[in-house]
Amino acid sequence: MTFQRAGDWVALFTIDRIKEMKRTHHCGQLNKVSVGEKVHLIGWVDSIRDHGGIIFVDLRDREGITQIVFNPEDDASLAEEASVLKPESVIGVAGSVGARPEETVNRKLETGGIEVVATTLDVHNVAQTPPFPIDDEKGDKVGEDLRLTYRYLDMRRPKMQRIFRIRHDACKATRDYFNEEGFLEVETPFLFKSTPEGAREYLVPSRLNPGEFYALTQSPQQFKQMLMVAGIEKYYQMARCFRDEDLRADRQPEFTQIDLEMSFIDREDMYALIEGLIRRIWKEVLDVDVRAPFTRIPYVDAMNRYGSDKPDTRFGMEIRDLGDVFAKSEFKVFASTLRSGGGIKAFNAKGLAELTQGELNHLTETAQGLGAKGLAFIKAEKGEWKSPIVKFFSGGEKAALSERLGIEEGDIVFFAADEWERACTVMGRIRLEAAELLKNKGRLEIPSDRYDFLWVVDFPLVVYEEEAGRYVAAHHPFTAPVPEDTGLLDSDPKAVRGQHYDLVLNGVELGGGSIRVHRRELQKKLFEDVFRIPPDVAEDRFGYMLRAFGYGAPPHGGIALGFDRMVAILSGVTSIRDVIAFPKTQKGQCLMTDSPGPVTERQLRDLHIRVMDTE
RNA sequence: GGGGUAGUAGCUCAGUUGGUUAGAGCGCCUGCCUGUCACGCAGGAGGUCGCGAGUUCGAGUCUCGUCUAUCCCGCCA
Repeated sequence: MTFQRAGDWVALFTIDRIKEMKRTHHCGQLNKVSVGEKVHLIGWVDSIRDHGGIIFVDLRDREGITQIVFNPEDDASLAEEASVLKPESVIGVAGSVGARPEETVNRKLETGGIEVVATTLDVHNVAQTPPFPIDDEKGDKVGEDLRLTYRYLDMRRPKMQRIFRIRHDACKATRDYFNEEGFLEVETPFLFKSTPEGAREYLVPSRLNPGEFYALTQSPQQFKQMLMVAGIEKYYQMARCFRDEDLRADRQPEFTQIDLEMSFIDREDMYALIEGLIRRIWKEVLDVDVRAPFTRIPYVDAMNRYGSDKPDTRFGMEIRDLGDVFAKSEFKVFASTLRSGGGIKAFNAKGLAELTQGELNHLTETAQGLGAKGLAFIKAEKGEWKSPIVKFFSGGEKAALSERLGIEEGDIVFFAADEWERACTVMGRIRLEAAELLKNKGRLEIPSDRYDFLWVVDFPLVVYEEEAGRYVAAHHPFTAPVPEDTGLLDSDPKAVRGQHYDLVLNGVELGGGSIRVHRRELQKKLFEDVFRIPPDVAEDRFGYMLRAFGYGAPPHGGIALGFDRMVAILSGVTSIRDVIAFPKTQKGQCLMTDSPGPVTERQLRDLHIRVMDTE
């Protein structure tokens, strides 16, 4: 008896049974040509329409939806079985493809001209009622925490399926491109050692080395440079990177970069290579022809004109410098700013004069949040300028303003008077917020298929860090200086430009890279003389690199592109969580698996770790 | 670490100056229904108003704290 029951159980998995599971077509495939064919479909029950007699089931799989018909006149017991199906259950259906009567053709459906008249029904797995609708429109409104808890249900929605198709296509285009260009994909370790000058890292305790830790790589930077010394010449990798920093809509603790490094190249080679890659990806994923070469904007210009090192050039409203206009101004705020070496910046938010007091207050708070004292403005309304500051301006200043900013009825001009970088940054941020307001008011339209790629170049090699009282690398310490600036390294380090480049798309930093230092003496000088890293610390952290550079290091350079951000833009979504299968919340938790979680005392003991009481 | 927003039925939301039994749509359950495709019709179940204090005769509503999610600043060489 027991034996027999076990046999029944096994029967569920017999070869015959598995044969029945095989589909002959997918649910987006059948059309009028297939009429009369015997087919087998398998998928998820999308919806059931039970008319008391005839029953329609929409069957969904990755590729589409096909209507299945159960007619009690053909098979009463089969229709009875179908009538108790639950949405989201997995079923297999055999039947024949029938043309729908003309008046019942569904033009909203690819497969709307046909239906499958069922002859058998296999219920592979019955679904409980889902906690939220598996539906594009309704599903979009569901709280993200719930979607993430049941990510496997969320991902069944066609919108999500489309995104992961895009992600795959972009990845494939990338690999195809680099393979054709002669690159080798090489995997590099995730377990590295800590390099404290960068982002905060995830630490991994070493069981075999008590008290010591690995760090998960923030990027394969140092390994890929070693691959160049190793003679790989052209390396790429879809590289997972880990950073233990606070999260944002465009930042996850683990993320993917298109990472590459090449030997014997200069900046021009890199621009051409990446422009080719972008063109390839956009063509294959979206069938869009991206224009190349991309615009190049020096860092200083980007700051002056857009107030950002990742300018969004899809709309105008460029920032102007007004230092010369107000050089002899009676207006004390402007005059004193200029005297102390700061700048006066302004831009014209065209057509935004009608903004509400609340919106204006919000902009002011934003400016103050960035360290501005306030946000001066001039509204051009009803033929006059309304502004708390315009009374301080001379006739000549007003004329110059009007001319330089093109002030017309309905405009509002915002001002920043501050130390150069802050004045730029404040204007840059207000510019973006103003554009957002104009968009919401329907006064600014940016086509969704507009892609403004550009290179930001000529970054400073170093920036002065107040707290540490020393220069630190603007990008990373392996970036090569622009050759003609190298002489300034000792006398005026902040004037030295780095051979660094950032790729920017629609105001989003897609990635960045540089030509690297490949000479041991220069790298050593940067570590010790410019960044003032004590020699023993430099030896500890980078000794192996300096050693490697003593054995025939080729000139080389590379770049890394944020793949998640790229896919988000390709998909038209704003959060990279939407393009990562199993993303983490802002607190770094995975709601589906409930990680991170506690571990046993035994595990901790093995790792030589004791957890502190936190109060 | 800081600032903003949100949390009411399974889901999305409404809920007036603090006032009697907290509502709607969808979903779910039951019944009816043979050409629908977001099928339709009728009926029904379903709530610790995130959690904890406080003010009050009385709190979904006011106050404080806290938790969670999210957006932003700091941070992200």
